[in-house]
Amino acid sequence: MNWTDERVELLKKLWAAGLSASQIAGELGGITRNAVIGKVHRLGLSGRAKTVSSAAPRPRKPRAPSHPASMFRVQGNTALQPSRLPDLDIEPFIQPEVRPMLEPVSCERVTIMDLREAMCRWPLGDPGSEEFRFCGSRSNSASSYCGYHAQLAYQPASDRRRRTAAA
DNA sequence: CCCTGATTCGC
DNA sequence: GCGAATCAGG
Repeated sequence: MNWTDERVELLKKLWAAGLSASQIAGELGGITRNAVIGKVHRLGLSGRAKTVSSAAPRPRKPRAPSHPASMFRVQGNTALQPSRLPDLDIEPFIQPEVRPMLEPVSCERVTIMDLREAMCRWPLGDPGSEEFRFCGSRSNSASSYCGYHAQLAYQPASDRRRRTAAA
């Protein structure tokens, strides 16, 4: 592929329009983005207004709730307010399919009606099922989690996944 | 690792 | 002049 006047004009146009070098290369065809960038430099066109990608940032993927209890927040019911946690690595967190595996043997299960402010508010079981309850253990700290779930909540996500996968 | 543009340098 | 290889930055 050689740089005909026609192709150079199209290059100028697309570059000015803010297309990336790879996009222009795809548009022109039979050429790499390196060739485009090289040509742009030789033409003295480098440096330009904001690129398309920077002007229109990619749409962000919706994030999973950072906290299991946050999925069950109910306005007006303070017992269901998620506990405050330091902003640690508590990100993607517990997938629904592994959540039932987290249940400790000693956990007291309570319904929403019996959930109290001072209780651990860790969700147990599949939220859609009849068996769905909260851990009702008395929390041992301001985190409002029982020791077991506080431990899980404070684990780095990577460790947590390993543990839950093993369990 | 994906992408971006910038630069170098053998052809 | 050309563009692959490479680099640095996001």
